Amino acid sequence: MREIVDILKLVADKTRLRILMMLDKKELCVCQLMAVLEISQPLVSKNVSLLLRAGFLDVRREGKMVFYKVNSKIDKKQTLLIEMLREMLKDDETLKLDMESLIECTEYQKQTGKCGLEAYKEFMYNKRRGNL
Amino acid sequence: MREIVDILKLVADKTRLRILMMLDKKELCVCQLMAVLEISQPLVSKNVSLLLRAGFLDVRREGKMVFYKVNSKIDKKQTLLIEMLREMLKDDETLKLDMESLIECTEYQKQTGKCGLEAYKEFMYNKRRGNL
DNA sequence: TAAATATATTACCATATGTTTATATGATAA
DNA sequence: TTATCATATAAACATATGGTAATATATTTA
Repeated sequence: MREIVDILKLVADKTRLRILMMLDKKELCVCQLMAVLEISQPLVSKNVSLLLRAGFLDVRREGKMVFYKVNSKIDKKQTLLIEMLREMLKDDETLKLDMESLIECTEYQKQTGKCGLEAYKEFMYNKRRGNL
Repeated sequence: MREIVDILKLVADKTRLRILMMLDKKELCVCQLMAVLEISQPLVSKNVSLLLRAGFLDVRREGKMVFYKVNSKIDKKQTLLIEMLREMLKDDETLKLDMESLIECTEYQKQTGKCGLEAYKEFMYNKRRGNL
């Protein structure tokens, strides 16, 4: 019971749910999550750590960057939960916008080699000015 | 997204989860929930009200008593959630004990016509003394 | 080596949340 | 009607939690 309440609590938070759903679709590094969700780096790290400790995620280091994705070997209860969330959120507008931002953000990172929130803000600023 | 986070939050609490799962199996009044969960009456009322307002429950008044059960016409997302919870909790020890307490409690109510936490405490006390 | 970049951790704060105590409502019985 | 029982609501409190700011760690680059 305690275990189940804990994983429900973990998922019953907008920020973590967005992170989890993003990482369910694509492996991402912390800076990409910052950029897409427009939240601070410590907040991404904190929430990603919670999901990691609970067994939801896999980590992989690549140079300075750390990549996360949903663990393919999660246990049965976690699998049930994620499958339900996929179904519940399949038409969710916030997640759609997140995935769109991710595409823009990835594109910008490819072009400039820059990363993180500042780079993303810069990108959004330039976009609005038509300077790209 | 907000809506989904809200129903996840609702369910990510031990007390409410126990109530929801009990009411998924059987229609119960507030005093029975108090007795089985061994929690205060206002706490039952409050949590039941939250579940009710969210659309999870049906109410029925019978004299002084108010009976609740899981609504059979909940929407798709809520149905998905409840079905997942049934599966996740199908072997849960807390819920098993809750159902056992419910049987004892119901039996006692039938015999004595008494209700609520005090009646249940009395019942448990007598049981220990072998006075039944 | 020092500086810079990406991430993690810690300490802290404001708010949210679960629970209890006290009180109110609603229904029946005397 | 008054008294009693079952439930609901309100106020208050302690704790939990999400978020930020500051700092630490780890890796790469100059």
